[in-house]
Amino acid sequence: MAYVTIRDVARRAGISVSTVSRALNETGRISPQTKAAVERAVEELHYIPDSRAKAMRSLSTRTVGLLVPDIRNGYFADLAYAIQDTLFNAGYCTFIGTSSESATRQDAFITSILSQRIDGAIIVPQGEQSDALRLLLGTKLPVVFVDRQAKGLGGVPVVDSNPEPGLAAALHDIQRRGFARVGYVSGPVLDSPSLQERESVFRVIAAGIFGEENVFVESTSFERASCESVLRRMHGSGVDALIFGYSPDAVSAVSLLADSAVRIGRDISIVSFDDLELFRLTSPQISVISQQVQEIGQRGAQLFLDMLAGETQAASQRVDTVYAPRASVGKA
Amino acid sequence: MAYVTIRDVARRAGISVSTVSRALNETGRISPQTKAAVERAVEELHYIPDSRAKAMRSLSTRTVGLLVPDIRNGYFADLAYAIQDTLFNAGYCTFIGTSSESATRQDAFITSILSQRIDGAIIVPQGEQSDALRLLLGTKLPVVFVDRQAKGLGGVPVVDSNPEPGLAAALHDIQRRGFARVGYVSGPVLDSPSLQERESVFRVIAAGIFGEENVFVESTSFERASCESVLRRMHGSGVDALIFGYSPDAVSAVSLLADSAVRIGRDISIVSFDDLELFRLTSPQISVISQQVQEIGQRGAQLFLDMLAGETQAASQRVDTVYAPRASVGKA
DNA sequence: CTGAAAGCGCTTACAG
DNA sequence: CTGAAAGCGCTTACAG
Repeated sequence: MAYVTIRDVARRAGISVSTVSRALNETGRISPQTKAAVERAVEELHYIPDSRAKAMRSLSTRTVGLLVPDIRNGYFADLAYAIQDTLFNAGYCTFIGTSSESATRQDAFITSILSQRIDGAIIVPQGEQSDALRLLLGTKLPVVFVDRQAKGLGGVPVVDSNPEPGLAAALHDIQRRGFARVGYVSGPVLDSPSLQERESVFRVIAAGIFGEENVFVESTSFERASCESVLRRMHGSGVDALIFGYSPDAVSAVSLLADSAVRIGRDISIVSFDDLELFRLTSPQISVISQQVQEIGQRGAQLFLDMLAGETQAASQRVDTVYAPRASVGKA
Repeated sequence: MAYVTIRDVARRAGISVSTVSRALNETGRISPQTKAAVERAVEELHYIPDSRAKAMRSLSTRTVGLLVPDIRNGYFADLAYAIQDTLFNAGYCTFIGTSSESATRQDAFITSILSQRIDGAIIVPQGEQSDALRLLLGTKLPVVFVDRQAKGLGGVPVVDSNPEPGLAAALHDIQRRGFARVGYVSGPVLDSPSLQERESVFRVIAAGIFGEENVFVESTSFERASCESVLRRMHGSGVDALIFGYSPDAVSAVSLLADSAVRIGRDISIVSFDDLELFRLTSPQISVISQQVQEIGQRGAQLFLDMLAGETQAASQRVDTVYAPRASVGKA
């Protein structure tokens, strides 16, 4: 209400609107005095250009949409932070939305930002059957997927993490410490390509090292009880070194174990994906396979900016996972 | 690029642009056939109205700015989530920005969203000497502060938490368990009104219960080492029940103590502000004074929406803190 | 019930 | 170097 407009500035500076526009955007030549007058008027009036009006003529709104499943999850909070920060430093405002792992909410958010005429979007995709996502992709606006890809949407560049290096390092560490069998807890979310890839990469590497008969894989549902029974079954199979593909499961396991007689790092060895703060605060600290989420966020945002700038045909990137051994892995 | 416009819809439906606009906004009367034709055209063309163009005529852009210090902090992530969610359900898109506790970044973000012609903003304020904040307030747009107030900016409604009930309950619990002296670790951020209030409320209540001579207060700097020396000094003063006003300090303390011989809940009793997930996962679990951040977020957003709707002169609200006793508080 | 016209705050050819 | 005019995609009186 009562925003000051370019017309007010023009009036104050005693010149035309078009000249003010040119002075502000430093397009074309303007005399020093004019420029000075404009600057003074802008200063005095606290003029802030209306970027929406600007956008109507000149395309770019300098806004981008960012969709993550849930910022309350520390991993996505870190990711969102890195992206938002990179974008802001490049002069873009970011609309944030959360999908709560639901395609419906994803669609609602995408439709909203489309109506805001975003310059593009960075998305952690939810499933493949999303109308709005299709629509977004149809606009030819720059879009990049981060953290995971969406099946069937192959044309979109994605920045995600490569589970292989971290998993290999963890498994070799486990072997070196004398363990003969190894288990993998794969988490509940079965339609996440990233989670699926982790599991299959685990199977391949682990079988190579320990032999197929010494490799155990179990999945959990969302309840804590299911995590408990998985732990019990693993133990029953004589597995005392476990890798968690889905960090919330590891969190549950750590808290379950804290109340039991089983001591982590002695009776059972544990490695989890995701370098959560929490894993550095427990006693013993939990070994992790870090996805380097900040790196993923920055690279994703940078890739997006490159696409915006029209540079090259953007290519997907993978960030190597890194294994950080800590006291939660003991000796067999 | 190549967005479909209302003109395309009009052409397709074989009617005028103004009629399409009316049909879409359900303003004025339109014949059923016309309406049907419009709907069909919208469907076929995948028309999404340009809310910026819309905003140029009708004021509201249906966007709001949200500024928090850092979403990587679990507390602010929860807060941002609650706000974003409430706003989205009311049909608003939210621009998110992080200030990293810096007034400069706060100003940059506010200027950006102002240029996006937001309908208003919800802010966790940083200090009082912010030009852009002044400017924002000067526009008369609805603004609400959440989590804390800003000194000198009294006119803005704020939704924050009331430390009193939680602190009182915690202190009574500590007394009931036989402790004779109590300590308070106040955190490093001295210009946060909320933190200051916590400390002073603590002093008053604690002095009332234990007597002034049995009440100890220390502050920390950001380093871990400072937390360690505070713990040592407290111990030296014979204090074995501690309340942390700033949860990151409590996190440091928990991890420091995990590596020492001092056992939480036996040798030392601990209560921390903020109901972080982490505090439920340690062993023993840490007693907390919860700020009910989700409630703060929802109420803040609701208050904002009320202001937007022009209802009444909005009044500040306080959400009571709640004490959750857990095993980290033992017996004297 | 519907259409033509003006205007929101800008930018950008087009003249001068 | 500067100004008048058109137009970006909408909405909203104003006529009919």
